[in-house]
Amino acid sequence: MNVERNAENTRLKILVAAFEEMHLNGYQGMRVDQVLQKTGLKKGALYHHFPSKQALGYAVLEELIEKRIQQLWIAPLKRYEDPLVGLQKTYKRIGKVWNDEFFRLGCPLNNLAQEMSPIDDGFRLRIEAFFLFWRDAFAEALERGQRQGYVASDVDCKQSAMFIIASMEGILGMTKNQRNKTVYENCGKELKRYLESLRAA
Amino acid sequence: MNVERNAENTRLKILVAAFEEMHLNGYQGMRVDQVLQKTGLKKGALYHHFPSKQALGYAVLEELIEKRIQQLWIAPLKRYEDPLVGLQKTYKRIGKVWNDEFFRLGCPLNNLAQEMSPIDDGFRLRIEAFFLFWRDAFAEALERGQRQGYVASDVDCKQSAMFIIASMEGILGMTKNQRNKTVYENCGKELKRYLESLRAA
DNA sequence: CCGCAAACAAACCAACCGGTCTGTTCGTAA
DNA sequence: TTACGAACAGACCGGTTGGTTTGTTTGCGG
Repeated sequence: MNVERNAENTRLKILVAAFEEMHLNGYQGMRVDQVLQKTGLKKGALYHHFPSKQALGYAVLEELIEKRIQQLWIAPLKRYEDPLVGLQKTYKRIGKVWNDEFFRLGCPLNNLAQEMSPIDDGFRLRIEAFFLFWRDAFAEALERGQRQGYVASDVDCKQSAMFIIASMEGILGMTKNQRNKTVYENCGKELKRYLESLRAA
Repeated sequence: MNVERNAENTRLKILVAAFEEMHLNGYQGMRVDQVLQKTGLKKGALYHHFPSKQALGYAVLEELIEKRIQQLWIAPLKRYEDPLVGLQKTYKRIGKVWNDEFFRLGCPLNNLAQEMSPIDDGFRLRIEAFFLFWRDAFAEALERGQRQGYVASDVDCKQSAMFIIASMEGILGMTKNQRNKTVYENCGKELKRYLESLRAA
Protein backbone atom coordinates (compact mmCIF):
# COMPACT_ATOMS: atom_id res chain seq x y z
CA MET A 1 0.00 0.00 0.00
CA ASN A 2 1.23 3.47 -0.80
CA VAL A 3 -0.07 4.88 2.42
CA GLU A 4 3.15 6.65 3.33
CA ARG A 5 1.98 8.35 6.45
CA ASN A 6 3.57 11.75 7.05
CA ALA A 7 1.84 14.21 9.33
CA GLU A 8 3.60 17.36 8.20
CA ASN A 9 3.15 16.46 4.56
CA THR A 10 -0.58 15.77 4.77
CA ARG A 11 -1.06 18.97 6.74
CA LEU A 12 0.60 20.88 3.93
CA LYS A 13 -1.45 19.03 1.32
CA ILE A 14 -4.60 20.13 3.13
CA LEU A 15 -3.36 23.71 3.32
CA VAL A 16 -2.57 23.84 -0.39
CA ALA A 17 -5.89 22.33 -1.42
CA ALA A 18 -7.75 24.68 0.91
CA PHE A 19 -5.81 27.61 -0.53
CA GLU A 20 -6.80 26.71 -4.07
CA GLU A 21 -10.45 26.37 -3.12
CA MET A 22 -10.40 29.65 -1.21
CA HIS A 23 -8.65 31.38 -4.09
CA LEU A 24 -11.40 30.31 -6.44
CA ASN A 25 -14.53 30.37 -4.28
CA GLY A 26 -13.60 32.57 -1.35
CA TYR A 27 -13.47 31.37 2.24
CA GLN A 28 -17.22 31.05 2.63
CA GLY A 29 -17.48 29.31 -0.71
CA MET A 30 -14.69 26.89 0.11
CA ARG A 31 -16.17 23.49 1.00
CA VAL A 32 -14.44 21.13 3.39
CA ASP A 33 -15.63 18.15 1.35
CA GLN A 34 -14.06 19.61 -1.77
CA VAL A 35 -10.72 19.98 0.00
CA LEU A 36 -10.95 16.36 1.10
CA GLN A 37 -11.73 15.18 -2.42
CA LYS A 38 -8.73 17.11 -3.76
CA THR A 39 -6.38 15.58 -1.22
CA GLY A 40 -7.95 12.13 -1.23
CA LEU A 41 -8.18 12.32 2.55
CA LYS A 42 -11.16 11.84 4.86
CA LYS A 43 -12.73 14.07 7.45
CA GLY A 44 -10.92 12.39 10.27
CA ALA A 45 -7.61 13.48 8.80
CA LEU A 46 -8.58 17.09 8.30
CA TYR A 47 -10.18 17.55 11.69
CA HIS A 48 -7.19 15.86 13.26
CA HIS A 49 -4.92 18.62 11.94
CA PHE A 50 -7.33 21.55 12.18
CA PRO A 51 -9.98 22.08 14.85
CA SER A 52 -12.37 23.87 12.49
CA LYS A 53 -12.84 25.28 9.01
CA GLN A 54 -12.09 28.71 10.44
CA ALA A 55 -8.76 27.57 11.88
CA LEU A 56 -7.91 26.09 8.50
CA GLY A 57 -8.71 29.40 6.86
CA TYR A 58 -6.48 31.30 9.28
CA ALA A 59 -3.66 28.82 8.70
CA VAL A 60 -3.92 29.22 4.92
CA LEU A 61 -3.73 32.97 5.35
CA GLU A 62 -0.77 33.00 7.68
CA GLU A 63 1.27 30.06 6.41
CA LEU A 64 0.74 30.34 2.66
CA ILE A 65 -0.68 33.65 1.50
CA GLU A 66 1.22 36.12 3.64
CA LYS A 67 4.48 34.23 3.20
CA ARG A 68 4.11 34.23 -0.56
CA ILE A 69 3.42 37.96 -0.76
CA GLN A 70 6.42 38.63 1.42
CA GLN A 71 8.59 36.74 -1.06
CA LEU A 72 7.05 38.12 -4.22
CA TRP A 73 6.22 41.76 -3.45
CA ILE A 74 8.21 42.84 -0.43
CA ALA A 75 11.58 41.09 -0.33
CA PRO A 76 12.67 41.96 -3.92
CA LEU A 77 12.56 45.69 -3.16
CA LYS A 78 15.67 45.47 -1.01
CA ARG A 79 17.75 44.60 -4.04
CA TYR A 80 17.22 48.01 -5.64
CA GLU A 81 18.95 51.20 -4.63
CA ASP A 82 16.26 53.36 -6.25
CA PRO A 83 12.89 52.34 -4.75
CA LEU A 84 10.95 53.94 -7.61
CA VAL A 85 12.76 51.72 -10.08
CA GLY A 86 12.47 48.77 -7.72
CA LEU A 87 8.70 49.12 -7.48
CA GLN A 88 8.30 49.26 -11.23
CA LYS A 89 10.56 46.28 -11.83
CA THR A 90 8.78 44.26 -9.18
CA TYR A 91 5.43 45.15 -10.71
CA LYS A 92 6.59 44.06 -14.14
CA ARG A 93 8.13 40.89 -12.78
CA ILE A 94 4.79 39.85 -11.29
CA GLY A 95 3.27 40.29 -14.73
CA LYS A 96 5.66 37.68 -16.03
CA VAL A 97 5.70 35.29 -13.08
CA TRP A 98 1.94 35.01 -12.64
CA ASN A 99 0.12 32.78 -15.08
CA ASP A 100 -3.26 33.59 -16.57
CA GLU A 101 -5.17 31.62 -13.97
CA PHE A 102 -3.64 33.66 -11.17
CA PHE A 103 -4.70 36.91 -12.82
CA ARG A 104 -8.15 35.41 -13.24
CA LEU A 105 -8.39 34.65 -9.53
CA GLY A 106 -6.76 37.81 -8.22
CA CYS A 107 -4.65 38.53 -5.16
CA PRO A 108 -5.54 35.94 -2.49
CA LEU A 109 -4.88 38.40 0.32
CA ASN A 110 -7.10 41.11 -1.08
CA ASN A 111 -9.79 38.59 -1.96
CA LEU A 112 -9.93 37.53 1.66
CA ALA A 113 -9.75 41.12 2.86
CA GLN A 114 -12.76 42.16 0.81
CA GLU A 115 -14.81 39.09 1.64
CA MET A 116 -14.11 38.69 5.34
CA SER A 117 -13.28 42.13 6.76
CA PRO A 118 -16.87 43.05 7.59
CA ILE A 119 -17.88 39.68 9.03
CA ASP A 120 -14.90 38.11 10.80
CA ASP A 121 -12.48 40.06 12.94
CA GLY A 122 -10.10 37.12 13.09
CA PHE A 123 -9.47 37.49 9.38
CA ARG A 124 -9.73 41.27 9.38
CA LEU A 125 -7.18 41.92 12.11
CA ARG A 126 -4.65 39.47 10.68
CA ILE A 127 -4.96 41.03 7.23
CA GLU A 128 -4.91 44.55 8.61
CA ALA A 129 -1.65 43.84 10.43
CA PHE A 130 -0.09 42.36 7.34
CA PHE A 131 -1.14 45.28 5.14
CA LEU A 132 0.48 47.62 7.64
CA PHE A 133 3.62 45.49 7.62
CA TRP A 134 3.60 45.67 3.83
CA ARG A 135 3.05 49.42 3.88
CA ASP A 136 5.89 49.94 6.33
CA ALA A 137 8.23 47.90 4.14
CA PHE A 138 7.39 50.07 1.13
CA ALA A 139 7.62 53.22 3.25
CA GLU A 140 11.07 52.29 4.50
CA ALA A 141 12.22 51.74 0.95
CA LEU A 142 10.89 55.16 0.00
CA GLU A 143 12.56 56.79 2.99
CA ARG A 144 15.82 55.16 2.04
CA GLY A 145 15.27 56.60 -1.41
CA GLN A 146 14.71 60.01 0.12
CA ARG A 147 18.00 59.90 1.99
CA GLN A 148 19.80 58.94 -1.18
CA GLY A 149 18.21 61.65 -3.24
CA TYR A 150 15.91 59.56 -5.43
CA VAL A 151 12.63 60.51 -3.80
CA ALA A 152 11.47 64.08 -3.21
CA SER A 153 11.80 65.13 0.41
CA ASP A 154 8.23 66.42 0.71
CA VAL A 155 6.77 62.96 0.08
CA ASP A 156 4.85 61.39 2.97
CA CYS A 157 6.30 57.92 2.60
CA LYS A 158 3.80 55.94 4.65
CA GLN A 159 0.91 57.70 2.96
CA SER A 160 2.42 57.12 -0.45
CA ALA A 161 3.19 53.48 0.32
CA MET A 162 -0.40 52.87 1.32
CA PHE A 163 -1.62 54.41 -1.91
CA ILE A 164 0.74 52.28 -3.97
CA ILE A 165 -0.49 49.08 -2.36
CA ALA A 166 -4.12 50.16 -2.67
CA SER A 167 -3.63 50.97 -6.34
CA MET A 168 -1.90 47.69 -7.04
CA GLU A 169 -4.69 45.75 -5.38
CA GLY A 170 -7.26 47.80 -7.23
CA ILE A 171 -5.53 47.09 -10.52
CA LEU A 172 -5.39 43.36 -9.80
CA GLY A 173 -9.09 43.43 -8.97
CA MET A 174 -9.87 45.18 -12.21
CA THR A 175 -7.69 42.78 -14.20
CA LYS A 176 -9.51 39.90 -12.57
CA ASN A 177 -12.93 41.21 -13.52
CA GLN A 178 -11.99 42.26 -17.05
CA ARG A 179 -10.07 38.99 -17.46
CA ASN A 180 -7.49 40.82 -19.52
CA LYS A 181 -3.82 41.18 -18.70
CA THR A 182 -3.67 44.35 -20.78
CA VAL A 183 -5.48 46.10 -17.96
CA TYR A 184 -2.61 45.18 -15.64
CA GLU A 185 -0.01 46.42 -18.12
CA ASN A 186 -1.75 49.66 -19.02
CA CYS A 187 -2.53 50.55 -15.44
CA GLY A 188 1.12 49.81 -14.73
CA LYS A 189 2.05 52.67 -17.04
CA GLU A 190 -0.12 55.05 -15.04
CA LEU A 191 1.28 53.71 -11.79
CA LYS A 192 4.70 54.48 -13.22
CA ARG A 193 3.54 58.04 -13.89
CA TYR A 194 2.57 58.36 -10.25
CA LEU A 195 5.85 56.88 -9.05
CA GLU A 196 7.86 59.25 -11.21
CA SER A 197 5.90 62.15 -9.74
CA LEU A 198 7.53 61.22 -6.45
CA ARG A 199 11.02 61.62 -7.87
CA ALA A 200 13.33 64.33 -6.52
CA ALA A 201 13.87 67.18 -8.96
CA MET B 1 -55.24 44.21 8.71
CA ASN B 2 -52.43 46.40 7.45
CA VAL B 3 -51.74 44.08 4.58
CA GLU B 4 -51.60 46.85 1.99
CA ARG B 5 -50.72 44.74 -1.00
CA ASN B 6 -48.50 46.47 -3.55
CA ALA B 7 -46.53 44.41 -6.00
CA GLU B 8 -44.01 47.05 -7.07
CA ASN B 9 -43.42 48.11 -3.50
CA THR B 10 -42.80 44.61 -2.15
CA ARG B 11 -40.48 43.90 -5.04
CA LEU B 12 -38.45 46.94 -4.11
CA LYS B 13 -38.48 45.97 -0.44
CA ILE B 14 -37.02 42.59 -1.38
CA LEU B 15 -34.37 44.24 -3.54
CA VAL B 16 -33.29 46.61 -0.78
CA ALA B 17 -33.12 43.90 1.86
CA ALA B 18 -31.17 41.64 -0.50
CA PHE B 19 -28.80 44.50 -1.26
CA GLU B 20 -28.08 45.05 2.42
CA GLU B 21 -27.43 41.37 2.99
CA MET B 22 -25.20 41.13 -0.07
CA HIS B 23 -23.35 44.25 0.96
CA LEU B 24 -22.54 42.71 4.31
CA ASN B 25 -22.13 39.00 3.52
CA GLY B 26 -21.50 38.92 -0.21
CA TYR B 27 -23.77 37.21 -2.72
CA GLN B 28 -22.90 33.68 -1.64
CA GLY B 29 -23.23 34.64 2.01
CA MET B 30 -26.59 36.30 1.48
CA ARG B 31 -29.35 34.01 2.75
CA VAL B 32 -32.81 34.05 1.25
CA ASP B 33 -34.33 33.39 4.65
CA GLN B 34 -32.56 36.43 6.09
CA VAL B 35 -33.97 38.61 3.33
CA LEU B 36 -37.44 37.28 4.11
CA GLN B 37 -37.04 37.96 7.81
CA LYS B 38 -35.95 41.53 7.08
CA THR B 39 -38.94 42.19 4.87
CA GLY B 40 -41.44 40.21 6.93
CA LEU B 41 -42.44 38.35 3.80
CA LYS B 42 -42.61 34.62 3.06
CA LYS B 43 -40.92 32.48 0.46
CA GLY B 44 -43.98 32.51 -1.77
CA ALA B 45 -43.71 36.25 -2.12
CA LEU B 46 -40.01 36.30 -3.00
CA TYR B 47 -40.19 33.45 -5.49
CA HIS B 48 -43.23 35.08 -7.03
CA HIS B 49 -41.16 38.14 -7.92
CA PHE B 50 -37.83 36.42 -8.62
CA PRO B 51 -37.34 32.99 -10.18
CA SER B 52 -34.15 32.26 -8.23
CA LYS B 53 -31.58 33.66 -5.82
CA GLN B 54 -29.33 34.29 -8.79
CA ALA B 55 -31.95 36.37 -10.59
CA LEU B 56 -32.43 38.36 -7.38
CA GLY B 57 -28.69 38.99 -7.24
CA TYR B 58 -28.59 40.19 -10.84
CA ALA B 59 -31.55 42.49 -10.19
CA VAL B 60 -29.87 44.02 -7.14
CA LEU B 61 -26.77 44.66 -9.22
CA GLU B 62 -28.56 46.24 -12.16
CA GLU B 63 -31.39 48.07 -10.46
CA LEU B 64 -29.72 49.31 -7.30
CA ILE B 65 -25.94 49.15 -7.33
CA GLU B 66 -25.13 50.32 -10.85
CA LYS B 67 -27.77 53.03 -10.71
CA ARG B 68 -26.38 54.38 -7.47
CA ILE B 69 -22.80 54.53 -8.73
CA GLN B 70 -23.96 56.32 -11.83
CA GLN B 71 -25.57 58.99 -9.65
CA LEU B 72 -22.77 59.30 -7.12
CA TRP B 73 -19.55 58.87 -9.10
CA ILE B 74 -20.28 59.46 -12.77
CA ALA B 75 -23.00 62.05 -13.19
CA PRO B 76 -21.43 64.75 -10.95
CA LEU B 77 -18.36 64.99 -13.21
CA LYS B 78 -20.36 66.73 -15.92
CA ARG B 79 -20.84 69.76 -13.72
CA TYR B 80 -17.12 70.61 -13.72
CA GLU B 81 -15.25 72.23 -16.56
CA ASP B 82 -11.89 70.97 -15.27
CA PRO B 83 -12.13 67.17 -14.92
CA LEU B 84 -9.10 67.01 -12.62
CA VAL B 85 -10.87 69.31 -10.18
CA GLY B 86 -14.12 67.47 -10.75
CA LEU B 87 -12.61 64.13 -9.85
CA GLN B 88 -11.09 65.46 -6.65
CA LYS B 89 -14.28 67.19 -5.58
CA THR B 90 -16.33 64.09 -6.30
CA TYR B 91 -13.89 61.98 -4.31
CA LYS B 92 -14.10 64.33 -1.35
CA ARG B 93 -17.87 64.51 -1.61
CA ILE B 94 -18.13 60.75 -1.27
CA GLY B 95 -16.09 61.03 1.91
CA LYS B 96 -18.78 63.25 3.36
CA VAL B 97 -21.87 61.55 1.95
CA TRP B 98 -20.95 57.99 2.96
CA ASN B 99 -21.46 57.09 6.59
CA ASP B 100 -19.09 54.92 8.60
CA GLU B 101 -21.04 51.75 7.91
CA PHE B 102 -20.69 52.22 4.17
CA PHE B 103 -16.93 52.59 4.47
CA ARG B 104 -16.91 49.49 6.62
CA LEU B 105 -18.73 47.48 3.95
CA GLY B 106 -16.97 48.91 0.91
CA CYS B 107 -18.08 49.52 -2.65
CA PRO B 108 -20.92 47.09 -3.43
CA LEU B 109 -19.93 46.84 -7.08
CA ASN B 110 -16.31 45.98 -6.39
CA ASN B 111 -17.30 43.57 -3.64
CA LEU B 112 -19.39 41.64 -6.13
CA ALA B 113 -16.70 41.91 -8.79
CA GLN B 114 -14.07 40.36 -6.55
CA GLU B 115 -16.33 37.65 -5.19
CA MET B 116 -18.15 36.54 -8.32
CA SER B 117 -15.89 37.24 -11.30
CA PRO B 118 -14.13 33.87 -11.22
CA ILE B 119 -17.20 31.76 -10.57
CA ASP B 120 -20.20 33.32 -12.33
CA ASP B 121 -20.03 34.84 -15.78
CA GLY B 122 -23.49 36.34 -15.38
CA PHE B 123 -22.14 38.61 -12.68
CA ARG B 124 -18.74 39.05 -14.27
CA LEU B 125 -19.95 40.19 -17.66
CA ARG B 126 -22.49 42.61 -16.24
CA ILE B 127 -19.88 44.15 -13.96
CA GLU B 128 -17.24 44.22 -16.68
CA ALA B 129 -19.60 46.12 -18.97
CA PHE B 130 -20.42 48.61 -16.25
CA PHE B 131 -16.77 49.20 -15.37
CA LEU B 132 -16.09 49.93 -19.03
CA PHE B 133 -19.04 52.32 -19.12
CA TRP B 134 -17.63 54.00 -16.03
CA ARG B 135 -14.15 54.16 -17.55
CA ASP B 136 -15.47 55.68 -20.77
CA ALA B 137 -17.35 58.33 -18.82
CA PHE B 138 -14.17 59.32 -16.99
CA ALA B 139 -12.18 59.14 -20.24
CA GLU B 140 -14.60 61.44 -22.02
CA ALA B 141 -14.30 63.95 -19.20
CA LEU B 142 -10.53 63.80 -19.47
CA GLU B 143 -10.67 64.23 -23.26
CA ARG B 144 -12.91 67.23 -22.82
CA GLY B 145 -10.32 68.53 -20.39
CA GLN B 146 -7.63 67.97 -23.01
CA ARG B 147 -9.47 70.01 -25.61
CA GLN B 148 -9.91 72.83 -23.13
CA GLY B 149 -6.28 72.82 -22.08
CA TYR B 150 -6.61 71.41 -18.56
CA VAL B 151 -5.17 67.98 -19.28
CA ALA B 152 -1.83 67.30 -20.97
CA SER B 153 -2.23 66.18 -24.56
CA ASP B 154 0.02 63.14 -24.19
CA VAL B 155 -2.30 61.53 -21.64
CA ASP B 156 -3.96 58.27 -22.73
CA CYS B 157 -7.39 59.09 -21.35
CA LYS B 158 -8.93 55.62 -21.33
CA GLN B 159 -5.84 54.15 -19.75
CA SER B 160 -5.74 56.89 -17.17
CA ALA B 161 -9.45 56.59 -16.44
CA MET B 162 -9.09 52.87 -15.82
CA PHE B 163 -6.24 53.51 -13.40
CA ILE B 164 -8.24 56.13 -11.54
CA ILE B 165 -11.16 53.77 -11.04
CA ALA B 166 -8.86 50.91 -10.06
CA SER B 167 -7.11 53.12 -7.53
CA MET B 168 -10.35 54.36 -6.05
CA GLU B 169 -11.66 50.83 -5.67
CA GLY B 170 -8.35 49.76 -4.18
CA ILE B 171 -8.47 52.62 -1.70
CA LEU B 172 -12.02 51.76 -0.69
CA GLY B 173 -10.98 48.17 -0.16
CA MET B 174 -8.09 49.22 2.00
CA THR B 175 -10.29 51.59 4.00
CA LYS B 176 -12.74 48.77 4.53
CA ASN B 177 -10.08 46.41 5.86
CA GLN B 178 -8.32 49.00 8.03
CA ARG B 179 -11.71 50.28 9.20
CA ASN B 180 -10.30 53.80 9.25
CA LYS B 181 -11.55 56.71 7.18
CA THR B 182 -8.12 58.33 7.45
CA VAL B 183 -6.88 55.79 4.93
CA TYR B 184 -9.43 57.12 2.45
CA GLU B 185 -8.45 60.72 3.12
CA ASN B 186 -4.69 60.17 2.99
CA CYS B 187 -4.83 58.07 -0.14
CA GLY B 188 -6.99 60.82 -1.60
CA LYS B 189 -4.02 63.16 -1.27
CA GLU B 190 -1.85 60.78 -3.26
CA LEU B 191 -4.58 60.34 -5.83
CA LYS B 192 -4.60 64.12 -6.13
CA ARG B 193 -0.86 64.02 -6.76
CA TYR B 194 -1.45 61.61 -9.62
CA LEU B 195 -4.29 63.69 -11.04
CA GLU B 196 -2.18 66.83 -10.97
CA SER B 197 0.55 64.97 -12.83
CA LEU B 198 -1.92 64.78 -15.70
CA ARG B 199 -2.31 68.55 -15.86
CA ALA B 200 -1.15 70.46 -18.92
CA ALA B 201 1.96 72.53 -18.36
C1' DC C 1 -71.34 41.89 -7.26
C1' DC C 2 -68.79 38.42 -9.55
C1' DG C 3 -64.90 36.08 -11.39
C1' DC C 4 -60.27 35.55 -12.01
C1' DA C 5 -55.60 36.40 -12.13
C1' DA C 6 -52.06 38.36 -9.44
C1' DA C 7 -49.96 38.49 -4.90
C1' DC C 8 -48.96 36.44 -1.38
C1' DA C 9 -48.84 32.55 3.02
C1' DA C 10 -47.36 28.22 4.93
C1' DA C 11 -45.88 23.79 5.01
C1' DC C 12 -42.69 20.84 3.01
C1' DC C 13 -38.42 18.73 0.81
C1' DA C 14 -34.07 16.94 -0.77
C1' DA C 15 -29.46 18.15 -0.91
C1' DC C 16 -25.76 20.04 1.40
C1' DC C 17 -22.44 21.27 5.01
C1' DG C 18 -19.61 21.62 9.03
C1' DG C 19 -18.62 18.86 12.62
C1' DT C 20 -18.56 14.50 15.74
C1' DC C 21 -17.84 9.80 17.05
C1' DT C 22 -15.99 5.38 17.00
C1' DG C 23 -12.86 2.45 15.29
C1' DT C 24 -8.51 1.07 12.77
C1' DT C 25 -3.70 1.39 11.27
C1' DC C 26 0.85 2.99 11.49
C1' DG C 27 5.27 4.82 13.49
C1' DT C 28 8.33 4.57 17.22
C1' DA C 29 10.31 4.72 21.87
C1' DA C 30 11.29 1.65 25.50
C1' DT D 1 8.78 -7.15 20.46
C1' DT D 2 5.42 -4.67 22.40
C1' DA D 3 2.71 -0.97 23.96
C1' DC D 4 0.82 3.27 23.09
C1' DG D 5 -0.25 7.52 21.10
C1' DA D 6 -0.47 9.85 16.76
C1' DA D 7 -2.51 9.70 12.21
C1' DC D 8 -5.92 8.61 9.85
C1' DA D 9 -10.82 6.08 7.86
C1' DG D 10 -15.69 6.02 7.55
C1' DA D 11 -20.18 6.27 9.12
C1' DC D 12 -23.27 9.37 11.11
C1' DC D 13 -25.89 13.71 12.59
C1' DG D 14 -28.49 17.99 13.19
C1' DG D 15 -29.12 22.15 11.27
C1' DT D 16 -29.24 24.94 7.17
C1' DT D 17 -30.36 26.26 2.33
C1' DG D 18 -32.43 27.19 -2.00
C1' DG D 19 -36.39 25.88 -3.99
C1' DT D 20 -41.34 23.75 -4.61
C1' DT D 21 -46.10 22.93 -3.91
C1' DT D 22 -50.47 23.82 -2.46
C1' DG D 23 -53.69 26.75 -0.59
C1' DT D 24 -55.53 31.46 0.54
C1' DT D 25 -56.37 36.39 0.09
C1' DT D 26 -56.56 40.69 -2.31
C1' DG D 27 -57.32 43.98 -6.04
C1' DC D 28 -59.85 44.94 -10.09
C1' DG D 29 -62.09 44.79 -14.71
C1' DG D 30 -66.50 43.77 -16.39
